[in-house]
Amino acid sequence: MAEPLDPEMFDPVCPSSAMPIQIGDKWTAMVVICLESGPRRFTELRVPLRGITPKVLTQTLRAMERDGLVTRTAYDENPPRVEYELTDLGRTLLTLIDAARAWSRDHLPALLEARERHETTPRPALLRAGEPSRPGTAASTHLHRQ
Amino acid sequence: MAEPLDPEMFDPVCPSSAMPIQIGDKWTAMVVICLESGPRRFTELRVPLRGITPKVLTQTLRAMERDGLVTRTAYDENPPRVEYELTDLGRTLLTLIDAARAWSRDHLPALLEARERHETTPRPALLRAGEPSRPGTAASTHLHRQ
DNA sequence: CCGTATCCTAAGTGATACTG
DNA sequence: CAGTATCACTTAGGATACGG
Repeated sequence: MAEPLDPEMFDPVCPSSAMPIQIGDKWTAMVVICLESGPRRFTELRVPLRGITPKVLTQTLRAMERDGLVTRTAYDENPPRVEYELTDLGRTLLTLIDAARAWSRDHLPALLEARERHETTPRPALLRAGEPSRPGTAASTHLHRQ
Repeated sequence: MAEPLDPEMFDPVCPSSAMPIQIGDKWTAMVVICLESGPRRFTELRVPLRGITPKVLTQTLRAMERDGLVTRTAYDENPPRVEYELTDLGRTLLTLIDAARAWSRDHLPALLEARERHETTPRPALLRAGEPSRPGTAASTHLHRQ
């Protein structure tokens, strides 16, 4: 059918050769989207990220700052004011995130439908060799006999 | 500067409105890439995914099957043979993954450089109001005085 | 306002051994 | 070959309270 797979296809040190890890966590992509329209303050970011605790938001922003995705600017005022802004590097993530959102818009319904179909199906005949193969079902697991 | 952020910007139930979660885990994207060239057997997949344990590969494939991304076909032979193949839905992930890999190729070096610069910097003057602002450093945190 | 400090849970991942 | 069964471990994430 095809050649054998390359054993060194993926970098064992950095699997992000397949997907950049720094946007793989729960919040980073959403923070990038929130900063698309300009610099935002800490509390301002907490509004759309409903439920995020200050600790987790701080963690996320610190990691993004470390990776050169955002800058942090503290104004010496009272009460204090801090603004976060996308760097040029951080802004390059926007096209990638847009692509992901487009995928979700176009294909997530099909995925969720498949998931629901899978849950409602009692059992999809998982390699149980004594049973008939029931080729008419919508199960994603198939049995082939020689 | 900009309008206030929409508090309902993200779906609290499904944050994948920002990034589809099913490719956010460690292995799914790599499995999709491995299956791009055609159906593969369980052991065949373990080769490029160096270090993956059978338990984790099974978990990953079961979840992908549940979500309609792959099909599982068991042949009633001895020794047993099972093949996994991308569905049409799973194949749509390829363009998204390619975009992510292109981003990594183009921008990951800059990110890693920023990270290293951040580690070698002793301390980036974090809002410590008594100290001078040192505007010449490459730190991503800035201090502004009125 | 913008965080830190603790404590905690749940999930993802991994090592090892065993089975149809 | 293609898994399952345990056990252990790490970390992201969250709850709550407090501090400059």
